[in-house]
Amino acid sequence: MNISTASRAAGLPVKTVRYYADIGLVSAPSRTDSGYRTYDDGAVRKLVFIRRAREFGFSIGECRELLSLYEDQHRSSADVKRIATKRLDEIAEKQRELQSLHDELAHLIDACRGDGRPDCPIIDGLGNRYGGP
Amino acid sequence: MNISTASRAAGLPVKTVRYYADIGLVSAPSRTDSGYRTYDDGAVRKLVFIRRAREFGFSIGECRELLSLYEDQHRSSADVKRIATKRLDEIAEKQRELQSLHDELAHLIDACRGDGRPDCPIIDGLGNRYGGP
DNA sequence: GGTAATGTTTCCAGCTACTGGAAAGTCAAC
DNA sequence: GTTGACTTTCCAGTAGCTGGAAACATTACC
Repeated sequence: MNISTASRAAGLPVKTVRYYADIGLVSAPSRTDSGYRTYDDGAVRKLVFIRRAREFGFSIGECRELLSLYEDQHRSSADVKRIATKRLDEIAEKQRELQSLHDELAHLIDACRGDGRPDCPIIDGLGNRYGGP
Repeated sequence: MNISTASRAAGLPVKTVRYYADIGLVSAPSRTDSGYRTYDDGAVRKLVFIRRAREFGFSIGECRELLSLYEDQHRSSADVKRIATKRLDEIAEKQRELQSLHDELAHLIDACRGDGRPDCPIIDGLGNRYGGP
Protein backbone atom coordinates (compact mmCIF):
# COMPACT_ATOMS: atom_id res chain seq x y z
CA MET A 1 0.00 0.00 0.00
CA ASN A 2 1.07 3.58 -0.60
CA ILE A 3 2.04 6.03 2.09
CA SER A 4 -1.32 7.77 2.38
CA THR A 5 -3.16 4.50 2.85
CA ALA A 6 -0.66 3.40 5.46
CA SER A 7 -0.79 6.74 7.21
CA ARG A 8 -4.59 6.61 7.36
CA ALA A 9 -4.45 3.07 8.72
CA ALA A 10 -1.90 4.08 11.33
CA GLY A 11 -3.63 7.29 12.27
CA LEU A 12 -0.57 9.40 11.56
CA PRO A 13 0.08 12.23 9.06
CA VAL A 14 1.98 11.28 5.92
CA LYS A 15 4.78 13.65 6.85
CA THR A 16 5.17 11.95 10.19
CA VAL A 17 5.34 8.49 8.65
CA ARG A 18 8.17 9.64 6.41
CA TYR A 19 9.80 11.38 9.33
CA TYR A 20 9.86 8.22 11.47
CA ALA A 21 11.79 6.42 8.77
CA ASP A 22 14.11 9.41 8.25
CA ILE A 23 15.19 9.32 11.88
CA GLY A 24 15.50 5.55 11.84
CA LEU A 25 12.65 4.90 14.27
CA VAL A 26 11.24 2.46 11.75
CA SER A 27 13.18 0.88 8.93
CA ALA A 28 13.06 2.48 5.51
CA PRO A 29 10.19 1.04 3.47
CA SER A 30 10.74 -0.64 0.13
CA ARG A 31 10.05 1.36 -3.01
CA THR A 32 8.21 0.82 -6.26
CA ASP A 33 10.13 1.21 -9.52
CA SER A 34 9.07 4.83 -9.66
CA GLY A 35 10.24 5.51 -6.13
CA TYR A 36 6.97 5.37 -4.21
CA ARG A 37 7.23 3.98 -0.69
CA THR A 38 5.27 0.78 -0.08
CA TYR A 39 3.98 -0.49 3.24
CA ASP A 40 2.65 -3.79 4.49
CA ASP A 41 0.53 -4.64 7.52
CA GLY A 42 3.55 -5.25 9.70
CA ALA A 43 4.84 -1.77 9.01
CA VAL A 44 1.45 -0.30 9.79
CA ARG A 45 1.28 -2.24 13.06
CA LYS A 46 4.57 -0.72 14.10
CA LEU A 47 3.35 2.76 13.21
CA VAL A 48 0.22 2.21 15.29
CA PHE A 49 2.37 1.04 18.15
CA ILE A 50 4.43 4.22 17.92
CA ARG A 51 1.38 6.44 17.66
CA ARG A 52 -0.11 4.89 20.75
CA ALA A 53 3.14 5.16 22.67
CA ARG A 54 3.46 8.81 21.64
CA GLU A 55 -0.09 9.45 22.75
CA PHE A 56 0.97 8.10 26.13
CA GLY A 57 3.67 10.73 26.10
CA PHE A 58 6.61 8.39 25.58
CA SER A 59 9.47 10.27 23.93
CA ILE A 60 10.89 9.17 20.60
CA GLY A 61 13.84 7.72 22.51
CA GLU A 62 11.51 5.70 24.71
CA CYS A 63 9.57 4.61 21.63
CA ARG A 64 12.83 3.31 20.25
CA GLU A 65 13.34 1.26 23.39
CA LEU A 66 9.77 0.03 23.48
CA LEU A 67 9.86 -0.80 19.81
CA SER A 68 12.94 -2.94 20.17
CA LEU A 69 11.18 -4.75 23.00
CA TYR A 70 8.07 -4.99 20.85
CA GLU A 71 10.13 -6.62 18.15
CA ASP A 72 12.02 -8.88 20.53
CA GLN A 73 10.26 -12.20 20.97
CA HIS A 74 12.42 -12.97 24.00
CA ARG A 75 12.00 -9.68 25.87
CA SER A 76 11.23 -9.79 29.55
CA SER A 77 8.11 -8.01 30.69
CA ALA A 78 10.20 -6.53 33.50
CA ASP A 79 12.05 -4.33 30.98
CA VAL A 80 8.80 -2.99 29.61
CA LYS A 81 7.34 -2.49 33.05
CA ARG A 82 10.37 -0.46 34.11
CA ILE A 83 9.98 2.01 31.23
CA ALA A 84 6.22 2.24 31.66
CA THR A 85 6.47 2.76 35.40
CA LYS A 86 8.99 5.53 34.92
CA ARG A 87 6.55 7.20 32.54
CA LEU A 88 3.71 6.73 35.01
CA ASP A 89 5.77 8.48 37.68
CA GLU A 90 6.36 11.38 35.31
CA ILE A 91 2.65 11.61 34.62
CA ALA A 92 1.87 11.63 38.32
CA GLU A 93 4.45 14.36 38.89
CA LYS A 94 2.98 16.41 36.06
CA GLN A 95 -0.45 15.96 37.59
CA ARG A 96 0.74 17.34 40.91
CA GLU A 97 2.33 20.32 39.16
CA LEU A 98 -0.81 21.03 37.19
CA GLN A 99 -2.92 20.77 40.29
CA SER A 100 -0.95 23.39 42.20
CA LEU A 101 -0.85 25.55 39.08
CA HIS A 102 -4.58 25.20 38.73
CA ASP A 103 -5.24 26.03 42.35
CA GLU A 104 -3.00 29.06 42.37
CA LEU A 105 -4.32 30.49 39.14
CA ALA A 106 -7.93 29.79 40.10
CA HIS A 107 -7.30 31.59 43.38
CA LEU A 108 -5.92 34.60 41.53
CA ILE A 109 -8.82 34.65 39.08
CA ASP A 110 -11.25 34.31 41.92
CA ALA A 111 -9.84 37.40 43.59
CA CYS A 112 -10.18 39.44 40.40
CA ARG A 113 -13.36 41.40 39.87
CA GLY A 114 -12.86 41.31 36.10
CA ASP A 115 -14.38 44.71 35.54
CA GLY A 116 -13.11 47.83 33.83
CA ARG A 117 -10.92 48.93 36.68
CA PRO A 118 -7.12 48.75 36.52
CA ASP A 119 -6.84 47.10 39.91
CA CYS A 120 -5.98 43.44 39.18
CA PRO A 121 -4.93 40.72 41.65
CA ILE A 122 -3.85 38.46 38.77
CA ILE A 123 -1.24 40.90 37.53
CA ASP A 124 -0.16 41.55 41.09
CA GLY A 125 0.02 37.85 41.83
CA LEU A 126 2.21 37.22 38.80
CA GLY A 127 4.67 39.95 39.64
CA ASN A 128 5.34 39.44 43.31
CA ARG A 129 7.73 36.59 43.84
CA TYR A 130 11.46 36.91 43.41
CA GLY A 131 13.97 34.11 43.02
CA GLY A 132 11.90 31.10 42.06
CA PRO A 133 8.95 29.10 43.36
CA MET B 1 23.66 45.69 37.79
CA ASN B 2 25.22 43.22 35.33
CA ILE B 3 23.37 40.45 33.60
CA SER B 4 24.32 37.66 36.00
CA THR B 5 23.15 39.65 39.02
CA ALA B 6 19.90 40.47 37.28
CA SER B 7 19.42 36.89 36.17
CA ARG B 8 19.96 35.63 39.71
CA ALA B 9 17.50 38.20 41.06
CA ALA B 10 14.94 37.24 38.44
CA GLY B 11 15.46 33.51 38.81
CA LEU B 12 16.24 33.05 35.13
CA PRO B 13 19.36 31.81 33.29
CA VAL B 14 21.58 34.50 31.78
CA LYS B 15 20.98 33.08 28.32
CA THR B 16 17.25 33.38 28.79
CA VAL B 17 17.48 36.99 29.92
CA ARG B 18 19.39 37.85 26.75
CA TYR B 19 16.97 35.80 24.70
CA TYR B 20 13.94 37.69 26.01
CA ALA B 21 15.47 40.96 24.83
CA ASP B 22 16.49 39.39 21.50
CA ILE B 23 12.91 38.45 20.70
CA GLY B 24 11.64 41.82 21.91
CA LEU B 25 9.71 40.45 24.88
CA VAL B 26 11.50 43.01 27.04
CA SER B 27 13.22 46.12 25.74
CA ALA B 28 16.94 46.02 25.05
CA PRO B 29 18.87 47.03 28.16
CA SER B 30 21.30 49.93 28.17
CA ARG B 31 25.01 49.19 27.87
CA THR B 32 28.19 50.22 29.63
CA ASP B 33 30.98 51.80 27.59
CA SER B 34 32.49 48.37 27.14
CA GLY B 35 29.22 46.89 25.91
CA TYR B 36 28.02 45.12 29.05
CA ARG B 37 24.26 45.07 29.53
CA THR B 38 23.00 46.89 32.61
CA TYR B 39 19.75 46.26 34.46
CA ASP B 40 17.77 48.15 37.05
CA ASP B 41 15.09 46.99 39.49
CA GLY B 42 12.30 47.74 37.05
CA ALA B 43 13.83 45.47 34.44
CA VAL B 44 14.26 42.72 37.02
CA ARG B 45 10.63 43.07 38.10
CA LYS B 46 9.53 42.53 34.52
CA LEU B 47 11.74 39.47 34.23
CA VAL B 48 10.25 38.06 37.42
CA PHE B 49 6.81 38.72 36.03
CA ILE B 50 7.69 36.80 32.89
CA ARG B 51 9.26 33.94 34.79
CA ARG B 52 6.16 33.57 36.92
CA ALA B 53 3.86 33.76 33.92
CA ARG B 54 5.97 31.14 32.12
CA GLU B 55 5.83 28.91 35.20
CA PHE B 56 2.06 29.16 34.93
CA GLY B 57 2.43 27.87 31.40
CA PHE B 58 1.56 31.10 29.59
CA SER B 59 3.15 31.12 26.14
CA ILE B 60 5.61 33.81 25.11
CA GLY B 61 2.81 35.38 23.09
CA GLU B 62 0.54 35.45 26.13
CA CYS B 63 3.40 36.84 28.19
CA ARG B 64 3.63 39.65 25.67
CA GLU B 65 -0.06 40.40 26.15
CA LEU B 66 0.11 40.14 29.92
CA LEU B 67 3.23 42.28 30.00
CA SER B 68 1.59 45.07 28.05
CA LEU B 69 -1.30 44.92 30.51
CA TYR B 70 1.22 44.86 33.37
CA GLU B 71 2.77 48.01 32.00
CA ASP B 72 -0.55 49.70 31.27
CA GLN B 73 -1.75 51.76 34.21
CA HIS B 74 -5.20 52.01 32.66
CA ARG B 75 -5.75 48.35 31.83
CA SER B 76 -9.04 46.76 32.75
CA SER B 77 -8.89 43.72 34.97
CA ALA B 78 -11.39 42.10 32.59
CA ASP B 79 -8.69 41.83 29.91
CA VAL B 80 -6.35 40.08 32.28
CA LYS B 81 -9.07 37.82 33.60
CA ARG B 82 -9.96 36.73 30.07
CA ILE B 83 -6.41 35.57 29.32
CA ALA B 84 -6.02 33.90 32.70
CA THR B 85 -9.34 32.11 32.43
CA LYS B 86 -8.44 30.79 29.01
CA ARG B 87 -5.23 29.44 30.48
CA LEU B 88 -7.13 27.89 33.38
CA ASP B 89 -9.37 26.08 30.93
CA GLU B 90 -6.33 24.72 29.13
CA ILE B 91 -4.90 23.53 32.42
CA ALA B 92 -8.15 21.79 33.31
CA GLU B 93 -8.23 20.12 29.90
CA LYS B 94 -4.66 18.95 30.30
CA GLN B 95 -5.56 17.57 33.71
CA ARG B 96 -8.36 15.51 32.22
CA GLU B 97 -6.03 14.18 29.52
CA LEU B 98 -3.37 13.27 32.04
CA GLN B 99 -5.91 11.55 34.22
CA SER B 100 -7.14 9.23 31.50
CA LEU B 101 -3.55 8.63 30.41
CA HIS B 102 -2.62 7.80 33.96
CA ASP B 103 -5.53 5.45 34.43
CA GLU B 104 -4.95 3.60 31.20
CA LEU B 105 -1.22 3.20 31.71
CA ALA B 106 -1.66 2.21 35.36
CA HIS B 107 -4.15 -0.41 34.25
CA LEU B 108 -1.66 -1.79 31.73
CA ILE B 109 1.14 -1.84 34.27
CA ASP B 110 -1.10 -3.49 36.79
CA ALA B 111 -1.84 -6.32 34.38
CA CYS B 112 1.87 -6.92 33.77
CA ARG B 113 3.65 -9.44 35.93
CA GLY B 114 6.97 -7.72 35.33
CA ASP B 115 8.97 -10.92 35.40
CA GLY B 116 11.41 -12.47 32.96
CA ARG B 117 8.75 -13.83 30.64
CA PRO B 118 8.14 -12.32 27.20
CA ASP B 119 4.39 -12.17 27.75
CA CYS B 120 3.60 -8.47 28.31
CA PRO B 121 0.19 -6.77 28.48
CA ILE B 122 1.82 -3.34 28.24
CA ILE B 123 3.31 -4.06 24.84
CA ASP B 124 0.07 -5.67 23.75
CA GLY B 125 -1.94 -2.73 25.04
CA LEU B 126 0.20 -0.27 23.13
CA GLY B 127 -0.07 -2.10 19.86
CA ASN B 128 -3.72 -2.96 19.59
CA ARG B 129 -5.69 0.06 18.53
CA TYR B 130 -5.94 1.17 14.93
CA GLY B 131 -7.09 4.53 13.65
CA GLY B 132 -6.82 6.98 16.51
CA PRO B 133 -7.55 7.17 20.23
C1' DG C 1 52.22 45.57 37.84
C1' DG C 2 51.35 40.98 36.00
C1' DT C 3 48.54 37.12 35.39
C1' DA C 4 44.85 34.02 36.20
C1' DA C 5 40.07 33.41 36.88
C1' DT C 6 35.71 34.83 36.06
C1' DG C 7 32.22 37.51 33.47
C1' DT C 8 30.47 39.18 29.23
C1' DT C 9 29.95 39.74 24.30
C1' DT C 10 28.50 37.92 19.59
C1' DC C 11 27.34 34.37 16.61
C1' DC C 12 26.06 29.96 15.18
C1' DA C 13 24.33 25.45 16.01
C1' DG C 14 21.32 22.23 18.09
C1' DC C 15 17.53 20.37 20.86
C1' DT C 16 12.17 17.85 20.28
C1' DA C 17 8.99 16.29 17.19
C1' DC C 18 7.29 17.52 13.81
C1' DT C 19 4.95 20.75 9.98
C1' DG C 20 4.65 23.67 5.77
C1' DG C 21 5.76 24.66 1.25
C1' DA C 22 7.98 24.57 -3.37
C1' DA C 23 9.16 22.18 -7.53
C1' DA C 24 9.07 18.11 -10.03
C1' DG C 25 7.73 13.53 -11.15
C1' DT C 26 3.77 9.62 -11.24
C1' DC C 27 -0.60 7.56 -11.47
C1' DA C 28 -5.65 6.98 -12.35
C1' DA C 29 -9.86 8.74 -14.29
C1' DC C 30 -12.51 10.61 -17.79
C1' DG D 1 -4.61 13.90 -23.46
C1' DT D 2 -5.31 16.48 -19.87
C1' DT D 3 -6.90 17.20 -15.34
C1' DG D 4 -6.33 16.22 -10.60
C1' DA D 5 -4.73 13.58 -6.86
C1' DC D 6 -0.63 11.51 -5.04
C1' DT D 7 4.19 11.18 -4.24
C1' DT D 8 9.02 12.53 -4.20
C1' DT D 9 13.02 15.46 -2.36
C1' DC D 10 14.76 19.31 -0.09
C1' DC D 11 14.79 23.30 2.68
C1' DA D 12 12.98 26.08 6.24
C1' DG D 13 10.38 27.07 10.21
C1' DT D 14 7.82 26.25 14.67
C1' DA D 15 8.65 27.11 20.52
C1' DG D 16 11.67 28.29 23.81
C1' DC D 17 15.42 28.01 24.86
C1' DT D 18 20.50 25.86 25.55
C1' DG D 19 25.41 24.87 24.49
C1' DG D 20 29.69 26.14 22.79
C1' DA D 21 33.48 28.82 20.56
C1' DA D 22 36.32 32.86 20.24
C1' DA D 23 37.29 37.37 21.72
C1' DC D 24 37.14 41.12 24.94
C1' DA D 25 36.42 43.15 30.06
C1' DT D 26 36.76 43.09 34.78
C1' DT D 27 38.21 41.52 39.22
C1' DA D 28 41.17 38.99 42.49
C1' DC D 29 45.41 37.79 44.10
C1' DC D 30 50.35 37.85 44.74
